[in-house]
Amino acid sequence: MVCMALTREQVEETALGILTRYGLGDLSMRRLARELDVQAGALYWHVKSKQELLVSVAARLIHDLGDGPEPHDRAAAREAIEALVFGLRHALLPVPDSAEVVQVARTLQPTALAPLNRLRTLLEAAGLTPMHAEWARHLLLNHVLGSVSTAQEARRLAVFAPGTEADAPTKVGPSTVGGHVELGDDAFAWGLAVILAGMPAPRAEES
Amino acid sequence: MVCMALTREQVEETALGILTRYGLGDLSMRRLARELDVQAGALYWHVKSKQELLVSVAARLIHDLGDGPEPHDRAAAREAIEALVFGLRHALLPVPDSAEVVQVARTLQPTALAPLNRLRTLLEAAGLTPMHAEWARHLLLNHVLGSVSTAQEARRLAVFAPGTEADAPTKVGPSTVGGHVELGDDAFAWGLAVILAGMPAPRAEES
DNA sequence: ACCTGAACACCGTTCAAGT
DNA sequence: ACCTGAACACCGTTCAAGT
Repeated sequence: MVCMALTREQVEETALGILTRYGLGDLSMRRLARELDVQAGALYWHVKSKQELLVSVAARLIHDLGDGPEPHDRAAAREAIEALVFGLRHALLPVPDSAEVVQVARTLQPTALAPLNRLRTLLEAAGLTPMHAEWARHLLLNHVLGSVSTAQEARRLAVFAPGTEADAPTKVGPSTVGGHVELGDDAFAWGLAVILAGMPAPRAEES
Repeated sequence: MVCMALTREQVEETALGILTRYGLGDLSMRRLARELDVQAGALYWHVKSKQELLVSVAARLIHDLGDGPEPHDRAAAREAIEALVFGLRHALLPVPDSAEVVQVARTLQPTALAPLNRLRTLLEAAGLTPMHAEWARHLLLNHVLGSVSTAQEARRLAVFAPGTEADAPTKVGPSTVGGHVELGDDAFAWGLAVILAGMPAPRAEES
């Protein structure tokens, strides 16, 4: 097993590992090569560029979302939408900088992230026009990704400047980290509810 | 005037100039120094780090927003909110990567961007609790910044891969650039309306 | 087919030394 | 006070040459 050739899967998995443990700042091609006991140039046999690799990493991050059955009525569609959005958040939260990675992948290759496309299908199933479904999809994704990256930034600051919280353990209200108010699950769920409540709910059921 | 000492204002302004003309990818300290006819190290007398400089650039981008009179009733507050949000989008749209720069600045030093803080004040004036105002602020900012960065990415792809649109000049519906559907002012205004419509509108007027 | 070694053209940041 | 020159420790990417 010592001399087995490197595979693209190994490259992607190790990249995801570095991202998970150390964040995007430490995910360089050279660092990745070192982790794989290989010269940096060798990676370019398996991967076209770092950007292309990041798209694959993003796809791995959310790969197991979105493969549910098609909903039959609008209520089921709404539930599937909520489940997918919460699932996205849940998948991204533990991986540092994952929101940025998904952002990059989404702009670089919008077709590569299947679960994000399924979101549009679900929104249409919920009764939105194709155009509104696409707009709503962006609205929801910006909410998820923004919320995740805010939460992760708060965590990063908490690591680099600890003790800010421990100084006032009696405080019960929304806690702050380095000037940020904590934006947790409550804030996310509230925002999602606002978006869903404000969305047009057409009368005609044509299915 | 040939030997006038460099000022921090010049550094910030030139940085903003490079960002506006060439984007964040070309805004390096070395490139900035070259533009100012100076060695790269010289910049660090005027600026603590590149990150600190980016915060100042972000502040310049949206500096002239948000200095309006305090609204007296909730209707006026809603209007001021809409004006501020549209103003933000309008200020950021023409400057490449400006949404990313504001994102970085917001997470690095959330107090430095005055207009973004005024948004919370306005939301409270519109009748939201302090907590809901803060959550709504993030919701709105994620919408603005997400919308701007999507629009700018579409523009970037249009520059690097032109002709995609010219091939089908007869198409009238939402145009696409490199797999993206164009998300313009309509999509932005729709999303804003959805958020505002879904926001809790408390009954009690205590002002 | 798969990888090495070395190069190319860059980065952000620091710091003694100059003026 | 303000800047140079040079270094330090990095980047992503390419490519002849090896096996």
